[in-house]
Amino acid sequence: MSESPDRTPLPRSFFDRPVLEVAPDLLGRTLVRNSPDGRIELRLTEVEAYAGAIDPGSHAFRGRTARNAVMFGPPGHAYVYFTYGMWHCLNLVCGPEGEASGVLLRAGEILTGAEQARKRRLSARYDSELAKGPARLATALDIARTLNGTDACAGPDSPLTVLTGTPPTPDLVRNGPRTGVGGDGAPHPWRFWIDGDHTVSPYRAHAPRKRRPESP
DNA sequence: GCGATGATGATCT
DNA sequence: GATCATCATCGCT
Repeated sequence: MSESPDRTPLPRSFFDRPVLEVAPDLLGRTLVRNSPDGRIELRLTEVEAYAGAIDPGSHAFRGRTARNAVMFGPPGHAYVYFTYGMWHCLNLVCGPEGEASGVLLRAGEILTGAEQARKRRLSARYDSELAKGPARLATALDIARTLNGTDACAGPDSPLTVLTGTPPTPDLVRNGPRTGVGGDGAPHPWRFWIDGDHTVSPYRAHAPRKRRPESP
């Protein structure tokens, strides 16, 4: 039996390239999540590149820590982190081992398994909102820190895999500043998305938190 | 449609 | 103790 070309898993060599090549190339690919609940497939529509130690916006900028250790490992593995006390975000490690680059998967269109995704995303009014935003994507796909370090190139039945999918024509790929990234990392136009796709999340500029007023 | 704000905890200084 | 690669809700111009 032969798989159709778009069902072929992306090999590790796909991720072992400069992150600014890999990130736009991930658009239109099929992210497969095999969870105990079942299988969910999603077409990636929005990503952001984080360029390791040279990138002030990257978790790896200040060197290796227990949290970001996976980013310093081999490409093709999942880096999952927990943030704002509530949410998970999913990245794929890119570039050669030690470079600590990665791509944040920010949004996508659920292709199969929408019923399970809806159960985890009760506030979503439309299916286009199921994975519109990095934490929403992680919630819809049942991504948690137990998946941190998972090899996404270990075959189509592993917990996480990326298939070849159907990339958009190059004229539909847009790029701009990264969402929620401030400081010296803000100017880099390293967010990539598919133009006109209704599952792409709205852009939000970095907003420094205001301190709570002092008690009287 | 938009801006402000609270939720909630791990991580790092 | 501040920050955080966010989200949902509320109130309004």
